[in-house]
Parts: sequence; C-alpha cells; structure tokens
Amino acid sequence: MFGVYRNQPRSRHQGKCYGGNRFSHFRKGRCPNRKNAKFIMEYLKSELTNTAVHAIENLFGFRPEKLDWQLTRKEFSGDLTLVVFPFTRYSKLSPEETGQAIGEVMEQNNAWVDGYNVVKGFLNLEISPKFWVKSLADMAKSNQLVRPVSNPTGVMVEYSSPNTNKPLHLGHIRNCLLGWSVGNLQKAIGNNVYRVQIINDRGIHICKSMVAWKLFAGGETPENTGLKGDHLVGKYYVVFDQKYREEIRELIDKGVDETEAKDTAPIMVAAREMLRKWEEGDAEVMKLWETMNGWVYQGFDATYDAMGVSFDKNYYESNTYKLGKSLVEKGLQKGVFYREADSSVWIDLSDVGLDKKILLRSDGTSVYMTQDVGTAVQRFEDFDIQRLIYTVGNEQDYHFQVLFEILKKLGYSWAEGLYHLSYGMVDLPTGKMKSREGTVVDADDLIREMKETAAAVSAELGKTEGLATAEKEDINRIIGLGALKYFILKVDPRKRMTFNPEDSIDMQGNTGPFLQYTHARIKSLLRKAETSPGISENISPEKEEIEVVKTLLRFSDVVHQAAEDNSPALVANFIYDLVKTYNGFYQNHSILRNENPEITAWRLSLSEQTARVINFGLDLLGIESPERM
RNA sequence: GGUCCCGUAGCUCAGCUGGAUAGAGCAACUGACUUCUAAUCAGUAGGUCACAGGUUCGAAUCCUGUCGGGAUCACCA
Repeated sequence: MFGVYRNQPRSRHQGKCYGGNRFSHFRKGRCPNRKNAKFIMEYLKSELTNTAVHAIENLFGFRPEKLDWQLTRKEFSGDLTLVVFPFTRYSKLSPEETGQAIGEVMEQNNAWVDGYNVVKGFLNLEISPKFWVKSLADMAKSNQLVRPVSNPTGVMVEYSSPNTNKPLHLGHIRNCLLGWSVGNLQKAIGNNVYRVQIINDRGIHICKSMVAWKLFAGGETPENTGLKGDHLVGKYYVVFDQKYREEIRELIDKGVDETEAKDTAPIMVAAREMLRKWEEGDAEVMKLWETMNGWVYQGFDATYDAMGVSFDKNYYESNTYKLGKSLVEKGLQKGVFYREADSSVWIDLSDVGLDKKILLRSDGTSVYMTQDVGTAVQRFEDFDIQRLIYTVGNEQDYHFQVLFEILKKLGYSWAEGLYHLSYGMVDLPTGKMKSREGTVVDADDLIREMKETAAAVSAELGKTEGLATAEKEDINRIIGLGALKYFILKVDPRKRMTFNPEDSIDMQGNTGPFLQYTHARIKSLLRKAETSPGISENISPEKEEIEVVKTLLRFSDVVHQAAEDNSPALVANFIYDLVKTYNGFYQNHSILRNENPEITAWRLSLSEQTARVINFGLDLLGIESPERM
C-alpha cells in the first residue's frame, strides 16, 4: 500500500497557493432574505419606502412589492434615488412624468424630503440636512456600529490547516487572513465563532523530513542552530528531495528504469519503512515524530502570532484519520453507500451530477473523504454550531461538493450549514509558486520584509522622529502588516491574485497605510483639540460633510453583506471609500481653526466617528489602527 | 474529453438582488505644504467591459455559444 505515495500527500493547503468560486448550491439558497443587499441606511429607506408606496398606490392604483433605492450618483443633485421605470406600465405616463408625480407627493408628505428632481426614469430626492445631523448624533450616542442578528448562531471557521513538513508561505497567509477575518465578520454581526485548524501531522511527508534529519542533521535542533523549528524541519524535507533525486539518477545510470528507480531509491524505502513503523506505533519513531512536530508547532505559533491569528481548537490528522469508518457502516445499512466485489466502499453521486467516490479502500482503511466526514460529525458534537466554514483553496472545490453531498445523504440536518470558502491562488508574475524551484514566498520572510519597508518609508518621511525606539518598532510592525493584509484582503477571495515579490507592497494610494494614516491623523486632531466633539442642532453641514455621514451610515449594512458573502474585501473597499470621502472633507475645511465653536465640535464629532469606523473596520480585517504614524 | 472558476484602463483591482456618462490606486503629466500629519488633496490623459448572439424600457452584471487562462475529475491528502 505504500507504493501509492508517489508524491508528498496534499493537504488542505498545498505547495501551490490558491481562486475561489461561488458555485455552491448553498450559497444562493441559504440567504433568501436579501433586503439589506443595498447598503442604504435602513431607517431612512423604510421611512421613504412607506411614503413612496402610499404615493404610488394613490396615484396609480397599484402597490409595488419592493422599491429600487440607490444612493444618488455624484454627478446628479440629490441624496437618494428611486428608480421609477418599473411603474410606468401602471402609471401610463412617461418615466419623467411618473417621477414628477411621485416626487411631488413625497416632498409634501415626508418631513425628511426637502426637494426632488427627475432625470429620465430616476427620481432624485434631496434629504434634509437635519437628517444627517441627527444621524451623526445617533451614531455618536450608540455603542454599537453593527446591527446584531436577531437569532445568533454558532459558526465554526476552519483555516490554515498546514502540513507539518515545511514552513507557512504566502498561500497560507491568504488563507489565514481570510479565515480570521471571516470569523471576525460573523462575530461582528453577533454570532458565536469558533476558530479551528486541522493539522496534517502524519503521513509520508513528515517521514521524509524525519528520515533526512536522522541521516544528515547530526543532531541539529532549533536550540543549537537558532533556526525556527518549522524552517529546520523544512530544511530536511528539501534535503530528502535532493538526496532522493540523486539516488534516482544513480540508479538510472546503472540501467534501472525510471519507475523502478523512484520506487527503490534507498531513502524512499527508508521513508516508507518509517511510515510503516509510525502506523505500528514504534516507540522510537513516535518519539522522533513528536519531537519534530513539536519544533514545527513552535515555529507555526510564532508565525501565527506575528500574523495576529489564533485558534480555539486544533484538530490533528493523527487523531482524526481513522474517523468516519463507523459512519460508513451506518451509510451502508442505509443504502447510501455500496460495497464493490473487492470490498472497497463507494458512493454514487451521479444523481446530483457528480461522480463515484471511494470512502474505504479495499483493505478497509480510510481515505481523505472518510476522515472529513468523520471530522465534520465530530465538530458538530464538540461545539454548539449550526454552520461550518472551510477556508480551503479552490482546487478542492470538488472535494467539498462531494463531502457536503455525502453528509446530506447521511441525513445530517446541519449539512445545509456547511460552506466551502473557496479562494484563488496567489500567483507570482512568473506563474505558480513552486517549492522545487525555490519560488515559494516564505511567510516569515515576507512579514519581516514588510516591517523593514515600513521602517524605511517612515524614516524617509521623518514621521516618527522623536519617538522611543520601541514605539517606532511597534508602529512599523503595525504599518508593515497593515500593508500586507490590506493588499491581500481587498481582493475578492474567489479571484486569483498576483503578487510580485520584486516590487515591495505600496504604502500610498489604495493601501493599508493610507487607511491607517487617516486614522492616525484624526487621532492627532482629537489630541490637539481644545473643544470636545459634540452635536448642535443648528448645524447646516457642508456638502463634503454630508458625504462623510452618508458613507458612515452604510457601515452596518456593509458588514452584514460581507458576513453573508464571506467577503472581507467588501469591508476593505468600504473603508477605502470612507477614507477617500473623509480626506476630501479634511482637505477642504478647517476643523480646529474655526471661528464657530459649534462647527468645530461638529467636525470633531464627524472625525471621531470616522476614526471609530476605520478602527472597527480595520479590526475586522485583522489590521491595527495606529494612534500616530 | 466531463465539470467548475476567471477574463473590466499599460499594471493591480472596484463595480452589490440588471439601472443614469463603467470607477479607484499605481505608472505618466499639471497644480496645492509660513495654515489641524502632503503616507494627503485637486486636475489631465488612459476603455470595442475577451468575442458573438439572446432576454429587457435598460446588460460589465442574467441566458446560450465561441475564444483565452486556471483548477479538478486517484483505493493521494
């Protein structure tokens, strides 16, 4: 049976880095209630909807099911726009006349509507400045920025899930940042979140590292070399591969054919023997295995810590790989599975457009799928959860399609709550990352380089002069990581993305540091202010200020949408929008140097709420907001 | 070959249940720091939304097909 290990077994996370898709049957099915799909302040919308529905009913004798509201585009005057095309068949009027008729009634009947104009089939309503002033005041008073869901559920998020034979790389970074942020999003809307990973700690890959270490390391340890544990083990995985290829070449030179050479190279034979002993529970092998995995976990912990991600529970494949066998028995009895003549067990999913899939080998052992069936059941027993989100690259789309289908057929009601957060590869300009060609971007290296870049930019701009070294370093860490995380998270998860290690990640424009900078600048403003932020009824806000309020009011809906779509990118793009809008205001209006203290107080309040939303939003992405930079 | 994902400015990306003249950043060019942090702001230039049909008052968005890129279809994980 060992002959089947032709290559390193793949894990949840492979050497390649990964683009998601949204094919999931469940994606569309599970959220029929999409009334919040438009990021428009609910309150105003519902107020206006009532008025508009009445107006349409009285005018045209027909009651619309729902209205199409959108924020008025900048090039037109007005704040909110109602699309009236759908009503023309009832009004028997032109789109312009229809809009005029509705607009007139709305202006008369709704206190928030100050005026209106109609362009083609678009009714643009002008909302009273009082509304925006009131909204900001409400926001400043409220202690929550995101409306909680009415019935919270338990949500488990799985991410990272590495192999234990080499360090984490850029692909894991995307995976971890996505998983972490998706967990944050669920939490933000009020769900209970459990974060887990499944660690592929057994199998031929770790045996390769073990064999190579035993043969060539001369007793090297993380302690006596100063190497991070995961890098040390990864080093010997590379050594194994080099040695293995040497041996194959030698055998081929002696006239052995290639297939046989690959099969009989002594170091590979030794690795297989080690795996066999591991499966028997051989004491010496187990001890080495535990030691080397221990090194790896220490290394992983350091990287997770640097990334700012953590887990509530780790699952280990050495514990779970036999799970699921008893469930197969159950499935056989129910007739969900069937047994072939050679006694292997299968499921036929051709009724749902999928193939046949094996669940037990003819020798009775589990496969990846069996294990995942077992682990899923285990997790729903371990935790009070209704949903389980797997953050795994899109190369495993098919696997999860089959997995979810199997669990449904086994009759688990929670199977409807399974979701594969399928994300795209991270490519290099030259194509895929390949460990053999040494083009893998190491996570630790990348994080370190980002901090160095931040330090260099900081020094060049002279921004942190006069601060203590420790504080400078902390700021550089926050900015460097912010740049990296935002760079990755602003992209739609399911799309593949290109990363060029030659260009360092930018710190200007649509970047993490730009958002952080805006936050730091507001904080500085608030420190310097002699007036406290506050709201006066008499304020008549400027155009730029209203734009900021409008943007702030979208936040809750954006977070809900992002949680529903499992897309941190929506939050990232929103914060960028907010910051652009705020900076437009900041650059054009003086805040502290203002003769009217009421205006200063209002602008400080606007700024304070903006900083609050930036801070909260960045936190959802796992990005810290510096007080100064 | 079957199935699935992707294709928007030179580059990296937005564009939400179909809505107005498809938007940002980078790179290029022009302007704004004795004034709250210029890691900023304002502006110029840059597009047959891969292509062809269809549905619709209206399509980058939905449907069909074609082309291009990728993934997957193991008694591997």
